[in-house]
Amino acid sequence: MTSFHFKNQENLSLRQRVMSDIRNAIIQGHLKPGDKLRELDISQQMAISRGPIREALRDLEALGLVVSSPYRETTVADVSKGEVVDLLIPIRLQLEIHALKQKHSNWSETMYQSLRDIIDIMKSAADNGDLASLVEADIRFHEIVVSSEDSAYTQQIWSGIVNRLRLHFIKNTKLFTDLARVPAEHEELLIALQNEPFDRIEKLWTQHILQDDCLLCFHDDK
Amino acid sequence: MTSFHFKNQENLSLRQRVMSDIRNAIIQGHLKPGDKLRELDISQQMAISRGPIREALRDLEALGLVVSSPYRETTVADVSKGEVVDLLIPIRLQLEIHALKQKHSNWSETMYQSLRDIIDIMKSAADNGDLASLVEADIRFHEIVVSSEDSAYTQQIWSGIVNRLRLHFIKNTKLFTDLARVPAEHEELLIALQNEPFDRIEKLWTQHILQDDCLLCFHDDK
DNA sequence: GATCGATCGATTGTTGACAATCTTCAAAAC
DNA sequence: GTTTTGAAGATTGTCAACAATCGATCGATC
Repeated sequence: MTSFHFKNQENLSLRQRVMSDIRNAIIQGHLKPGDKLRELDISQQMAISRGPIREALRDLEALGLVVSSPYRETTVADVSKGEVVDLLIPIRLQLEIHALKQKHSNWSETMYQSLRDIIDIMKSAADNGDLASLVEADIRFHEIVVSSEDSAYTQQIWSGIVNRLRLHFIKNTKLFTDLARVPAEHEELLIALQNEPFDRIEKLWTQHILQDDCLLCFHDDK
Repeated sequence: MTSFHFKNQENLSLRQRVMSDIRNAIIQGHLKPGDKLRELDISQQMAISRGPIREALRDLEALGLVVSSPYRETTVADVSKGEVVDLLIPIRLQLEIHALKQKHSNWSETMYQSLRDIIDIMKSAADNGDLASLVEADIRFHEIVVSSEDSAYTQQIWSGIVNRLRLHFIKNTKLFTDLARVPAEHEELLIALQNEPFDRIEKLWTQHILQDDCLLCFHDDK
């Protein structure tokens, strides 16, 4: 049985904190596909009422991390390899390319700076062999590219897909042998963003995602 | 047999009924983008407590039909034309093509029959000039193709996208001049499904969706 | 011995009261 | 005249009790 604990998130609602905690427990592999999530258990462990737990579970269901049927317990979701390769990765790519196209003409300096900061985080994570932080930074990098004021729905779909991808990648964490390649490759992407024409960026980006994502899902074959 | 409108919602949970009611109100245009949805108002209007209302609103938010921020009221979402053309339609196409590819080898006779039934409904709707039923049947046709046991998440994304497309199409309902074309075209698709090789199906399907969806979103230009 | 049905415990669904937070608007300070 | 402050009202967030439903268990019947 996994125990949940709050981090420094005093300003967030309980629902958001619960959702974040359970999501992390799933993504870090403490909860595995098929594990049962009972509202009463969780509420007692966290010493709060069932209301926010229910809502958090519904949020996780919308993200595709959890499945539930009426009057029956909800369980941690599972992801098939076919879905990852044929659906999640292509859609993710399409979402990011679309975001890049929309932003191409008017990138702000502050956004470049955010990306640079993340690359720095990647570098130190790679030096320390901290795979978790590296993955986190990788996702954050792409999240910034996708983020947009005018259509929150885009980012909503993107988040769900990336979470689902992570759910699949938990199964094989022994990979990523060359950690230093991650910051190096993202640095290339950033430079291209600043200097190259769009079609070149599109090509690089496509290569990057197909390589990055498929790296993991193709290795568990043998 | 398969009553396609399930009016009798007595067996569903309140949350599902509320969600369905609000969704219909949005999709039918009774609620317009920007309209406020207050929990207390709705709960009094429906004579139930706020709990199921809250959960229904969260479900609608996950579907992209509603937006909300903490401690502030939730409102009906809006969709930009750029998002429809560059994002929703391509992703929808990708989802359906993927589903077609997966099912291509083992379609069941009951599924063909379901599609035939829907085409019949389309025909009578077209004869009666019943645009609402026609659209409903159109969506149901494609929903059956996307439906799948093993990955509910696929259909979840698809539903959100299609709902969001409808949200945009509400603005211009004066189109669809030739209603009879809708059942005819779906009949062609069904025949292809039964007889043609996959790449031919893929081509026809792509044509169909781009035409069908863009029909509406390109006309409100001027 | 197998099958059907009632009962019980466990779990989710619903409710109304209470708490926390945001917005508004008017009065005070500068 | 403009800005700040701080109540008041409205709205969402949280809680604990109660209701509805499901699955398993145990007998009764054949």
